[in-house]
Formats: sequence, structure tokens, C-alpha cells
Amino acid sequence: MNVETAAKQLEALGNPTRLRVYRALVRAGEEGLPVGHLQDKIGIAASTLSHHLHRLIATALVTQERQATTLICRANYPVMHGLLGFLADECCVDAVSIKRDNAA
Amino acid sequence: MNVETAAKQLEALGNPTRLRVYRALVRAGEEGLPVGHLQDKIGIAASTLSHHLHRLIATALVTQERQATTLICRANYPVMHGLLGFLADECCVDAVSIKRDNAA
DNA sequence: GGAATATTTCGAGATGTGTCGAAATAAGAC
DNA sequence: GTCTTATTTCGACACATCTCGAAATATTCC
Repeated sequence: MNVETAAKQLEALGNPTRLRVYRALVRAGEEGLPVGHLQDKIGIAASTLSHHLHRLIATALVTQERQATTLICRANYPVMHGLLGFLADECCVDAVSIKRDNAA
Repeated sequence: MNVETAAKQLEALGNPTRLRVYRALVRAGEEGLPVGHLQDKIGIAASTLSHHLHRLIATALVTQERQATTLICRANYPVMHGLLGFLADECCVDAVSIKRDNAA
């Protein structure tokens, strides 16, 4: 995890709409959520949602899988975990203890 | 910590230059770093650095204290801790264990 | 193949960001 | 008070972002 990658992921989460999308997906868990369902939950134009989803997908924070006509979106936990690890390691080493015991 | 606040802080960190600034401050620890020293480290125009510092200060991620002619910048650990807690609570509850034991 | 549903792509406008250099301000030293 | 150093503010430019509606595409069902 380098600074550029971390910055891109932070930027992706650093928009209220995208953070809401991401949070909804996290809460949906393994099952994920269809795009249309996300749209209902958040209340924005489908095109806008598609735009934001692309940004989340581009940073690997979200994945998509097609099921017939609907696209299921899921939060990519390992990626978020990596980001949290970066922040904890770089920024709050003594305040938060993540990935310190098994750090390389 | 609401979504809007978290998004603002994430956006503040979601820029490579600002993330470098923040990281330098974190590594500097309690002592902090003067603005000029940051400029040398990162290599950008003083006006650009000032702009970025303002954004970090606006989100409370960084604080400043004047010492004679120089301004000392410091990372605001509690704020970052709060952000990590938000992300962990909202997004990776099972993957990272921060602020779960002593959560209110 | 044609209709129906789900989602994306296109085009466009308003607004925000990132960067710089030059000029202005702040604080202290002489 | 003037000079020096440190930092910010101003003005400006190029570029990216956010948002929407309309049109296009993808997938299935009949």
C-alpha cells in the first residue's frame, strides 16, 4: 500500500454520496445489494449512482457480479482492511492497534 | 461522527499531497513540524502548502501553534482516531477491532 | 424477434480543486 | 522604525467532479 493508492481510496470514500453507498453495501454484508436497490435507498439519479459506483470499483473498494438482469454490488472487505491498516500503521501507531502483531 | 463529517475528513486525506503532509506530521509526533520544514520535505510552493494545510485544519485533522515567526503544525491524533473508529464501526466491524471494547 | 426490466453511456452545465507566482501580512531582531 | 524571515492571501488558470436527463446497451421472458 503506497501513498498514491491510499489517497485514491480515501478520495473515493471522501464523498458523502459514495460513503453512503459504501456503508449501505457494508451493512448488506456478503449478500450485497442490487444497483436499483441502492438507488432507492440513497435517492439519486441512476446515472449518478453508476458514476459513483465506478469510482468505488476503480479503487477496488466495491465489486460487482451480474445475476441475470441485475448487478449485485458488494463491499470488498480486504481492501478496506488494507486501507485501515495503512492509516493505523502510518498515522496512529500508538493510538490504534491493528496489524501490529502480525506485521511483516 | 456523522457521514458528512467523516466524508470531509476522508476527502481531506484523499489527496496525495495532503496525505504526505499528514503522514510527515504524524511521524514528527508531539513535537510537530514548522510549515517551512514541511515545504522542504514535500517540495511544493509555499502557497500550495498553505492551501492544503488549511484544508487539513478545517477538518481538525491538523492543528497549528505559533512559535515566534514559525508556525508549528501537528497531527490531531484524537480526530484521526475518531475517523478510524467510524470506519471500523461502520465498515469493517468484524475485520478490525477498534473501540469495540470500550465503546459507549 | 419483440417487449420488458436493469443499468450504463453520452452530453452538458455548474461548481470545486490544485497549482503557481506575486504581493501582503505577522513576528521578531537590530 | 527598518530589515529579515516565515507564512498567508490574492488572482488566475487548467482541469476534475457532481449532477442530471435522454438515449443506448444488456439480459431475460414470451
